[in-house]
Amino acid sequence: MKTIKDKHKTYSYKTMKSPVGRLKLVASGRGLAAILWENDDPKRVRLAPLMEDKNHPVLLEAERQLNHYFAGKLKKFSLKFDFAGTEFQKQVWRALAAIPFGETRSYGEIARQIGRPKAVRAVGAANGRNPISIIVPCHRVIGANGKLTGFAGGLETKAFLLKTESGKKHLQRRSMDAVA
Amino acid sequence: MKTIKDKHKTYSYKTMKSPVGRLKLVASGRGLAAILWENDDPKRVRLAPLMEDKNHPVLLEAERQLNHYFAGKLKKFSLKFDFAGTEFQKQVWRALAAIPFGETRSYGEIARQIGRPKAVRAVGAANGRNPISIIVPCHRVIGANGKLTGFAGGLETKAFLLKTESGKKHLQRRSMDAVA
DNA sequence: AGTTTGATGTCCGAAAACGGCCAGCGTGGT
DNA sequence: ACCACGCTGGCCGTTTTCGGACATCAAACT
Repeated sequence: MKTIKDKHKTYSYKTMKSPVGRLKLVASGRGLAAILWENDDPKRVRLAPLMEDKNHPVLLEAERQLNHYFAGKLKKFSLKFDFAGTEFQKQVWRALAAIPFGETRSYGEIARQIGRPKAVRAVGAANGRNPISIIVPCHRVIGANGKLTGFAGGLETKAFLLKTESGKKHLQRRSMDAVA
Repeated sequence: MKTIKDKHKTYSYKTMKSPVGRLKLVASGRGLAAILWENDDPKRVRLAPLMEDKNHPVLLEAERQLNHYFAGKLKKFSLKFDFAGTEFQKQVWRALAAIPFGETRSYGEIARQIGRPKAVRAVGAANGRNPISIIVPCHRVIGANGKLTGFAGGLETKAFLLKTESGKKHLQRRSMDAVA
């Protein structure tokens, strides 16, 4: 079932600042390939060797949309993706991309949606390997009981994003509510 | 120690007839990458996806030299190789390429030559993974006791090639001498 | 003259471990 | 009765680990 085709491509990247720390955007000729957190686990996402390219059109466009998103002016991203993963993972990631701004889903719901109602933990794992943070909104997936349960960028960040999308203002030291 | 760098290339191939069956020649922009036997084990050699290209210059040149070789008019190939393998394997393969027409070496001799006198079986394994049959003459490597011991293209073929290079004529049904 | 043994790099398949889960119970407090 | 918890067991794709099997051969045994 493991079928990661080697695409024989080269990847470009650039970095940007954001309210959730410095982000590293990665793209190939086919589209956006990854958005990594500042201290992202290097083996969380499978990446070919990278070359910096601050003017890559896909990266510039992604940066633009992210800035709009963080400014609260954009609720739906519009970008081509270039997913590198197994068939299963891609199914999950596509399902993630379809969760609207401000809504959440449980891992079980995603599992049912892709037709594998019992592959719940596998969905969790695929979630953790989502290469395109924020834009492919893995932060909108939470436990069936409402707990946040995990996030590559840190649970604080997950809570921050969800609260932002909920429209609520951020209270200074209370963004960990649902975590503790 | 496993360090096969992904070169991110595309490969072209073409086929040709020969006295030892139909051969499949494979090349990248950097040089000849493989010569496969008619019924070669697909997992013997590591290959990226291929595209047919009957006019690839490297392939045409390789075909020309092979024809000369089989016609007995060429004893030393002159081609650029594009080896895909581990460092160890490449060392072995380069050592193979240096064995002159008509001579043989034992697995142990090769092992010593690359500075790992005890890696004898490893040399055998690397031999079996030699991607460029015939031109990188793995058929010139035989057991220390003179037995042929193994060949991806079949022991018959190994015997045939060696006998051809020895200058002896082929007797009709006696090409398996040293094998039995 | 056979047989055994140990060293070596790589690959392959099998098996186990590992999670960003979750429903089903049982428990204990009100 | 009811609810809030927490434990348990099963679920599933991916990753990791591990044990052999090899295109061997010299040396030390029986």
